[in-house]
Amino acid sequence: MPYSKIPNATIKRLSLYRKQLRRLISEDREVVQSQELADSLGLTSTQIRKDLSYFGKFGCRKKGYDVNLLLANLRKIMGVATDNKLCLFGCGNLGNALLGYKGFEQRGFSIEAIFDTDLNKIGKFFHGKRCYSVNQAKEVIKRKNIKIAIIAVPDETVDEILEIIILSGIKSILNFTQRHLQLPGGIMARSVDFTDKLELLSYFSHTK
Amino acid sequence: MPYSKIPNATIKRLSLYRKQLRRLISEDREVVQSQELADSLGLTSTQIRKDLSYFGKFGCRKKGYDVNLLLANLRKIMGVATDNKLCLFGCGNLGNALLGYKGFEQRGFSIEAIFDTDLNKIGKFFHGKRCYSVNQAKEVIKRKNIKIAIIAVPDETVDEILEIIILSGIKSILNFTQRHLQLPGGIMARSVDFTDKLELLSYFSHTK
DNA sequence: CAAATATTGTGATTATATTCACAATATAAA
DNA sequence: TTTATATTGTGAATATAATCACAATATTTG
Repeated sequence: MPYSKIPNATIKRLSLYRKQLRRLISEDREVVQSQELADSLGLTSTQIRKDLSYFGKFGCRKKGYDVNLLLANLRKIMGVATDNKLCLFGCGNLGNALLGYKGFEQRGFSIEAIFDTDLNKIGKFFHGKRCYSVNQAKEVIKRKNIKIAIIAVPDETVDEILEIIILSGIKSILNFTQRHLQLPGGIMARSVDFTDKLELLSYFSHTK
Repeated sequence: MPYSKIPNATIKRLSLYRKQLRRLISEDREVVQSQELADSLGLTSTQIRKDLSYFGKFGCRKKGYDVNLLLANLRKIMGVATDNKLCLFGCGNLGNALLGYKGFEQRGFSIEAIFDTDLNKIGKFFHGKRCYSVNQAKEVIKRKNIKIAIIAVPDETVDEILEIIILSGIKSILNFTQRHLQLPGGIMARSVDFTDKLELLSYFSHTK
């Protein structure tokens, strides 16, 4: 069962499982069944068991899954290092909201550098972190060994920033602009766009 | 071809198409081919043509699609009113970033009311909008005829807020918390979670 | 006007993902 | 200890989505 044959849809769900398992642990739960996990995530129990089966056998028949053990296994499977370093491009409203977001640390991510083009921001501190010029990006990213970049700049400047990011050797990008990124091979990006979801909601409320 | 038989994956892409068409219009483009549209969105031309074919014939062989016409058709198909009214629950970092986000207006959405539980915030103005108590939510939402709610409160308070939202008659929810929402029938929610995407990026950079 | 061509639109095919149905089996009960 | 039972794990079946291959046809060219 090589990783490459694992359904993409399965991989996307793994972090959902981790999230729910963390919640259960915070409630001092020790064991959970696929059915309960499914209910709390809006999935089916079969789907969860099948997903897990691609990677091995983690449950105990008749009892369920040891919550801590399963989480540990998923962490190993996903290879999420505990020190995933991020850098942030763009220190506006959204950038600052991200800086204030506590979910990163909980999940083993931390924003280690922030960049902007605005001379009024460069050198200043945001949420305790110094803002660098984008011109320093390459050097800072290499020095701090950062692997993932977040783009939170205005749509218009995304091309320019993308070029800098790629030159810095970054291979993984989380994109908050509305633009679809044109990427060279070997670089992976995911986009976050909630207005798409709003339109979807609007569509369904209209057609139902 | 009843709407119910249209692939879900197709529907999710419709707003991508709209987004790209708006961009083309802003660049004074009149016509676009499925191939170009596909390239700019990272899809295939066949997929775009097939998607559109579920709703009718909008192109012109040999030329392509009239950008304005196609956008107008998609708008009709999706039933996106030009005055989709939103309300926002939670006036923290994230809530304020959303208030400052210009993409809403561009897409025909507008935040018409904001709510919080914090007495220090109630009555104050954020981005020019008065913050109401969540106790007033039902009344305000009914009066302003708001159809969609955004949840941007801390995870711990989501159950309480969800109850208020449902009692207010809201049927569509955009959820920014990490929690999966347990919803009664007839209510639809979409969740925005970028840490999931970070983990996915981390997974792929690790396994590749 | 006829031929060549580019592009759409779509039935058929293939690939991907989900669900079903049930064997395997650890645990609890008798 | 034996039997009953609940739950996992999984091959097979089904459903969903993407891609292929090409017919249809509007436009351009000769």
